[in-house]
Amino acid sequence: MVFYMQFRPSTLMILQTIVTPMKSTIPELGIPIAEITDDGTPDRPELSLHGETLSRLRDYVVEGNIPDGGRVPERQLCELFGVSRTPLREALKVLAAEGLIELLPNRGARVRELGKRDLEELFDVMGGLESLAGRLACETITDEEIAEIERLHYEMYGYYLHRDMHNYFQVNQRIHERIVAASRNETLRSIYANLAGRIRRVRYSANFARKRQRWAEAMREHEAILDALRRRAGSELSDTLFRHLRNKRTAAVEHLGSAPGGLAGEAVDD
Amino acid sequence: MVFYMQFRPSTLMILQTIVTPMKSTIPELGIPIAEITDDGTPDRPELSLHGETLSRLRDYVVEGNIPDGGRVPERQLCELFGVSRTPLREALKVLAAEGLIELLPNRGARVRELGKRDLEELFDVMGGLESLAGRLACETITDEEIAEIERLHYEMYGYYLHRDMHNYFQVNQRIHERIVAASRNETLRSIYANLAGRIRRVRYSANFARKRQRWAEAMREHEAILDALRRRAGSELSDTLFRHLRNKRTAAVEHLGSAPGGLAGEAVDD
DNA sequence: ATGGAAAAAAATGAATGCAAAATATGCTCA
DNA sequence: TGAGCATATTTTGCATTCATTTTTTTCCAT
Repeated sequence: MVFYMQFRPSTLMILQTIVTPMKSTIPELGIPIAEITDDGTPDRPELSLHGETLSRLRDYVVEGNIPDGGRVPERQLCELFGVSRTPLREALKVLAAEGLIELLPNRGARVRELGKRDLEELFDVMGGLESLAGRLACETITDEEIAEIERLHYEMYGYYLHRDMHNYFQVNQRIHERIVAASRNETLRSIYANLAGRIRRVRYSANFARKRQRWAEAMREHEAILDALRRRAGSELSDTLFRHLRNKRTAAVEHLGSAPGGLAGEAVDD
Repeated sequence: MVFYMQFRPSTLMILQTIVTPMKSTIPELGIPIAEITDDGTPDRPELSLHGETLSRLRDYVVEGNIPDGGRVPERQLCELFGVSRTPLREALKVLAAEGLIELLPNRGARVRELGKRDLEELFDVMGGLESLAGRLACETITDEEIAEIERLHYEMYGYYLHRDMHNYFQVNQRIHERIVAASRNETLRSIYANLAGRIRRVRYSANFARKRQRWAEAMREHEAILDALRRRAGSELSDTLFRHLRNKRTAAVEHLGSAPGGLAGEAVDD
């Protein structure tokens, strides 16, 4: 049970100057002021069914539980998540807006299939965003953050030497995330995350190992990235990052070049 | 009324090799095969109520029909658009995902208010995207497209000389759009459009005119952009574009620097 | 059997219904 | 009069219902 405090507008005016962001029910104040629950715990926002369903469904799709281009079974998912169709359908519309699935008129939704061209576009945009992130990061990044990225870099180098693809990619991804985070731009970060999600469905590192040359090249590029970052050379870093991603794109897209529209699903690792 | 053709899977196999993308109801084939409507017109997809409502509502918000930070009146909008709450609510969720509005738990939605920091972030990301667009454009842009941008450039220059702010901005925007379009990257374009929409709510060009210096500077930057584009110098163009947007950001954000969280609504032009 | 059509079943899209939460209004008592 | 409380009213979130549309099944005539 929940107890509320009530005030008149006049009282409110005064309270607003005293009380900071808490909770209440006063309408004029868009933001709540004060609320106490009987058990003493500060009331948890408790994600709405819609929000909950949305992230669960997003994960479900991103993690590849539905085959590429496969239909999204509305009814089944309702049961799986234990919600009615309303919140689920809302989530579907959002996911469609995010570009993860596509809506077929009168025929539900299906997981969006990424063709070669789609991947190229996605890689390019991600490259652009990372490139931007690097440039921005140079403006405000702290020595500690650089040190952390350096640490990851050497960790990754270790995996490279040991030909440990799996961990290499793991750390590699973490480095890129760090750079994006260092840009201190939430907007950028959320767009980046969205694109990363779309791509994550496609495992693109398979038989990367065979192209030893490309791998060595990637390592060298990472050296250059780290170097530019250390010197906080914004434009240079931006350029290096973009080229790095461009090469990554070429390697990735080339690898699954077989299928014209869709993708041959022979990939293995992440 | 609509007539369908029906086939067995066996027949379908054969048809698939003959008939190209048309319409039908065969399930195995995700894509329709053949459909004829009685009036002869090829069946129009006819945007769903959801899609229709979504774009109408998006426009409604972007065009500023609801004050900054104002609540989105669900009930009223249902009447305005003549739809039930279901499609409208779906649209709300999508718009929230797009970052145009925000959802308050148990309290509906309100138009997202852009603070100084939000604007900075948006400008930076748009700058990054344009910068990327420029770089990509250099790879495939045709002489005709460059010529068109040149034309716009000189048209804009004319408005600059005549101190015609309104048209200047109009054409200016068109130039940037052209560059984005020339990147031939739909993903990029749609993200760019989304960000542009968020910003469009804020008229940021007011009293730009007073800063004659900045205006002249902007013109010079545009010269440099055009120059790099002509030479198809990707990296250079990328850099120039970013710096241009960065300056634009500074000018724009500075101008409405008064309000700390929200924005003083003294802007005038677009 | 097999092509084709009608009939049945399932799904989708959207409106309505309903309980919980928020907001507004009225009332009481110093 | 107005602070504080209790009661209406509205709004919100979600489930349910309903009319279509799509998909599957059944059936009939070759």
